[in-house]
Amino acid sequence: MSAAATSRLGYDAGMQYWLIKSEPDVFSVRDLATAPRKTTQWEGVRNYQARNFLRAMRKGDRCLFYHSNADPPGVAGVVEVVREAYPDTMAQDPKSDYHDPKATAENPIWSLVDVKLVETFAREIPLDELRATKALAGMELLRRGSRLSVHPVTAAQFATVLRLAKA
DNA sequence: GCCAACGTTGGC
DNA sequence: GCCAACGTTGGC
Repeated sequence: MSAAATSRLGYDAGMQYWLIKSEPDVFSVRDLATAPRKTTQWEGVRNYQARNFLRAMRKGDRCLFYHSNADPPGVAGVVEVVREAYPDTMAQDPKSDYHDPKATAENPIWSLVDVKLVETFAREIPLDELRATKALAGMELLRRGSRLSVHPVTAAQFATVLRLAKA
């Protein structure tokens, strides 16, 4: 595909790709579709490695939206980063489920980004199918014991998942 | 609900 | 710095 063609589809060279997990019982792609401006704060990440990936996200990056703890678990859609990392102040709220007593206004510790829905897949791609797809063999999601709720995917892996979604 | 794998905490 | 205990994640 030419650069102009990919740009028309909203994809640019240098764009980074990620996978982010959410339990659909807590927040699903459907919830995002009905949110104002189809945009949400991706709050509640409380793992340092995942947080560092959040901080590495740039505006325009695309993320696979993965439904974890679901039946079946799988990739449900694509979102776009519309605001880069800023402090997750829920960590400072003792009443929040995401409270972290170590977080303060001076040192918020945790970050979040804003993401906007790009597309909901007509067909969710179940974990089984991802595992059965040779081109995805190196995916972090599929690594034994992997639990990282935010992590990078390669452009090739991202394209493969989109292709499965359209199949 | 079970439990393997993992991250974090804190005593030493 | 080690590591046991504990809490969490997430597939099944």
